[in-house]
Amino acid sequence: MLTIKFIQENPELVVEKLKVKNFDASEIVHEILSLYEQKNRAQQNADQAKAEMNKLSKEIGLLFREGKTDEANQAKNRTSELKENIRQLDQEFSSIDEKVYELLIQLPNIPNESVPAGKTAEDNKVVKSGGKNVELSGDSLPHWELAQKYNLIDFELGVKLTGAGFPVYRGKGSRLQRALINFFLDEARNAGYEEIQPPLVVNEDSGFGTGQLPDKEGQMYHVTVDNLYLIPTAEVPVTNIYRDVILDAKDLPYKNTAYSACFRREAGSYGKDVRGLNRLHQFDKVEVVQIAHPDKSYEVLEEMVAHVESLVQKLELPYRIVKLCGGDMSFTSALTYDFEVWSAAQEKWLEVSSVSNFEAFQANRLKCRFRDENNKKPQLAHTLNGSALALPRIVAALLENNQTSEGIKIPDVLVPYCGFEMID
RNA sequence: GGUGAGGUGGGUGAGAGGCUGAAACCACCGGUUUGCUAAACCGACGUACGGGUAACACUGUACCGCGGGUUCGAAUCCCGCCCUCACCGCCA
Repeated sequence: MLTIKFIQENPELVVEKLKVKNFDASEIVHEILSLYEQKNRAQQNADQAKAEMNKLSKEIGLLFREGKTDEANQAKNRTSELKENIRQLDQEFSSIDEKVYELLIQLPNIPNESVPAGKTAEDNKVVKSGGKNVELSGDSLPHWELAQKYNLIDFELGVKLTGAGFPVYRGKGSRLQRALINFFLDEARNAGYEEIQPPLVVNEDSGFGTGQLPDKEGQMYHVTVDNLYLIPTAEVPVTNIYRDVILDAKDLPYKNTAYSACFRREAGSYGKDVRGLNRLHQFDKVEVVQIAHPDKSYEVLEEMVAHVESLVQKLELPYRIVKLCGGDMSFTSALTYDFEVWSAAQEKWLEVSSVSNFEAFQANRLKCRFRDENNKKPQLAHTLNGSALALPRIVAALLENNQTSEGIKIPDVLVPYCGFEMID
């Protein structure tokens, strides 16, 4: 969430910027500011009353110690009214405080100035394209048919074992998955990311820290007996490493990478692009996360984009980088680049990565701060993350784009990881 | 699943109704000393939200796992919850 200080100092800016996200904030901002003033006044009143009470209590203690029991008891009589007063003032304060909070969490992050206005994915801006075009012959197959033909993925079996959206990879399909995971992790490590193996299940605090809770609760699998959630992305456990910490500025940026299975209920998205690997309830992903100094976070974002780009290049996939428009961005993001690869048989662009700078928005919830020599007070760090990369759609594109009459050709970089050159 | 112990500042750990936002030690930071390093010594050393300031200073309140209660006054007493650790049982 945005900090109240920022809103207080830049109310018009907030309203103006959120228009880019098609969010009308004018009323909420107005209300927040007026409640904030009330809150401060209420706090002053309550604090003053408490100060009086504290003073009086100290005096009573002194009187008792000096043996002046009568005077002490007399003073005691004056406390009940004060006490009641404090109760009321406290209640007033916390009810206003709560209201401010309720409003604050409704405000999305303000977009970076370079974010284009727009409503839907149609308005996103392609900032870069790369990779060579793929020419397929007339009898080319979509990846779900290739997967079946070469016995790589058994979707039906997944349905038997679990349900739709939980495919079973087998044989070379399974090995290809493992190869990709190792390749992505090695690449990340070479780019300076520390590898993490996080828990795949997190508690409520963590879900809240990265913003999945409370609003997007329905997107996660919830283990109700223990009140834990299956992670929808490694971002959740990895970023929460930095929850409630004060870092040293000289240690920034922190760079972590993690492979994890990701679990998403995808409630409400049935029937839309769910064929084959396009949308799953469980999939594999390697994530990269950075905790950066606010002055450096956009450099870091570019670095992360470059890293992801190098991956799709090495996999020899046709790709494009898209800067999301305000309407297509997530609630928490200030700037997001999506990576899409061309899936030649489906003749579709598939999103395989989303790289975002959340600035201080997520850090504010997480209470992820740092301290430098110049400032006594800790300040909020910037958090960033990106997929590097999500596997299923990469697999889909690899299968479709590399199909030949002899079989499916594995890209050179993956051959050492796979241990085979062709799927046939 | 059973039994027991315990949650205090960055860490160890004292405190058992008022003089405790919290001893002591360690770590970190600043300084003195030193050819350099180390040691020694001195000093500073939590967070949040207010007030205050150009900014500091200064100052009020809250915070000893979380939430209630008792009391003029709670880290300390009472109740509920959460979590951690140890041992036993089961198990990868």
